[in-house]
Amino acid sequence: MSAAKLLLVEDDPALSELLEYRFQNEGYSVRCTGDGDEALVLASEDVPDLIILDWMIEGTSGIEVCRRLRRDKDTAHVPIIMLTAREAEDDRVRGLETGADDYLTKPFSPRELLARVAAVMRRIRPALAGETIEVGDIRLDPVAHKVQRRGRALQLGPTEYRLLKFFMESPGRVFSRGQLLDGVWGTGSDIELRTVDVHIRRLRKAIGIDGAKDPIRTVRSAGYALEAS
Amino acid sequence: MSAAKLLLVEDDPALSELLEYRFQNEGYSVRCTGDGDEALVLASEDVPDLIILDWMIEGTSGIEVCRRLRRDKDTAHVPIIMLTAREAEDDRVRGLETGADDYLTKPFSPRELLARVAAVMRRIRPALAGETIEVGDIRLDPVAHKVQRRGRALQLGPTEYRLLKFFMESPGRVFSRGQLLDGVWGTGSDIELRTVDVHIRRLRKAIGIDGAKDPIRTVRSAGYALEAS
DNA sequence: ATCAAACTGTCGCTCAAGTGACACATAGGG
DNA sequence: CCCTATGTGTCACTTGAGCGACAGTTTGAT
Repeated sequence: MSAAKLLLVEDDPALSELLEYRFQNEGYSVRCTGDGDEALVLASEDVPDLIILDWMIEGTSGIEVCRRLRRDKDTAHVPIIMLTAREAEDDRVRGLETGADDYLTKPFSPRELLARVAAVMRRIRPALAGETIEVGDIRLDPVAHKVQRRGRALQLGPTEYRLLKFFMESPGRVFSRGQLLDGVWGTGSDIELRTVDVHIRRLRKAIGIDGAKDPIRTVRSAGYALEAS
Repeated sequence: MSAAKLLLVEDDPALSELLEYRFQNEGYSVRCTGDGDEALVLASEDVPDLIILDWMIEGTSGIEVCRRLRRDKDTAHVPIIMLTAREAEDDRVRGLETGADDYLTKPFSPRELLARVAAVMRRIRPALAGETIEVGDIRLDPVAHKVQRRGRALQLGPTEYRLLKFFMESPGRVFSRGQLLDGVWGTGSDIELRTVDVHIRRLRKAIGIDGAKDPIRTVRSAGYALEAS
C-alpha cells in the first residue's frame, strides 16, 4: 500500500525529529522543513495527504502558509493540523477560519497528535486508515466495492466479490462448503454444496494474474482457504 | 439548497438551547436530544451531516454512543465533534480513537464551536460551504449552481444536479438505490427504487461528452458510484 | 391566465450478466 | 483397479440494469 504522505512544518529541531521518528514508526512517509517558504515549495511539488503546521516558524508565518496553501488549487483540499503555543481563543478561531482543519496547543503529547492525525486520515482517505482489507497481494475496498491485486483492478461478479470478502475476513482459515454457503449465500439458502466449487473456480479465474500463484488452497475433504502468503 | 443537518446531543438544557439558536442562525438544520439512546435513533432514522456529542449524558454514555454510531454502516462516516469537561489526555485520545473527529473542552465559546463545525463541513461537504467540488474532469460550483466538464458547461436538470452533487461529495463510494433516495430525494420519499436507474441514465446522458468515458460505475446488485479517476 | 417547454416518476420490454445444476474429467487413497 | 472427492465445461434459468415511451406535474414566459 502506498503510505500516507505527511508534511511536517516545525522549526524546533528536537520536536521535529521526535515527531518524524514517531510518524515513520506508524508507517507514514514524512518530509520535514522548518521554513515556511520551503514548505510551500515542498507541498506544491509533491502534494501530501496531510500537513502538520507550526504557527510560529521561520520565513513566512504559519497562518500565512496556511492561507497560501488554501489559495493554491492543488493544495486547497489538503487537511492541515496547526500546532501552536497560543492559548487565546481568537487565535484558535482565526486558525480554523483560515482553513486549518484541526488545532493543537503546545505542549501536547505525541500520542494525541498521532490520534488526531489518524482521525483525519480516517475521514479523508479511508483506504489508508485500515478500512480496506489486505491479504497477501490482494486488496479489497468495501466502500468503493473494488478489488485490486498487485495494483491491478480485478473484475468480480457479486457472488465472487462476497466470497472473496468472506475469505479475506479470516485469512488462512479453512471453510467447509456448508460454512461458505451460510456465510456467503445466507443461512437459509438451499443451494447445492457443489455449487460452491463452481464459484471457487470462477473466483480463481477472476483473481488469476499470470506470474501470481493461486491463493486459494483446496483442503481435501475439508473445504477451501485463502492463503495469507 | 438543502441545509446541512446537525444532531446535537447535550443534556444541559441551557447550553443546548443556546447552541441550537446559534446554529439555526447560521443556516443549519438542527435536531437536539439529551439522551444517548434517543440520539442513536434520531441518527439512524435521518442520518445527519455532523454530530455534536456531549461526553457526559443521560442513558448511554457519549463514548458508547460514539462507538455504536461507528459500528452502524449508515452512520460510520458521519463526523463527530465531542464536548467534554474532562481535561485528561487519556480521555482525549480515547475519544479520538473511538472515532470522534474533533474534540472540545468545556468551557468553550460558541464561536469556537461554530468555527470548528464550519471547518469540518468544509472538509466533508465542500458544497455546503459554498466551495466548488472537483472530481476527475468534472467541476461543480454550488453557488452558481453550474457544472462543467473539461471546461464545457453541462446542462443538468434539478434532480440530475442534486444526484451528481451527492456523488461528488463522496467520490468513489458506492451507494445503494435506497441510500441515493435518502440522500437525494430525502428520507421520507416513497419513490420506486428503480426510478433511480432512470435518473442515473439521464445524468449519464447529460454529462456525456464524446471522447470522455462514463464516470458513473454500475456495481451490480449494489448500486452506483462516481469514479474519482 | 394561458400555454409551451422542461422535468419527474412509472411501466414494460430487451439484453447482458450472474447463477445453479448437471455431466464429465481428473486425481489420489484404499 | 475401484471409488470417492474434487475440478472443469456447458447450458438453461434468473436477475438486474438499460432503455424508450408516456402521462402527470411543475416552471417560466408571454
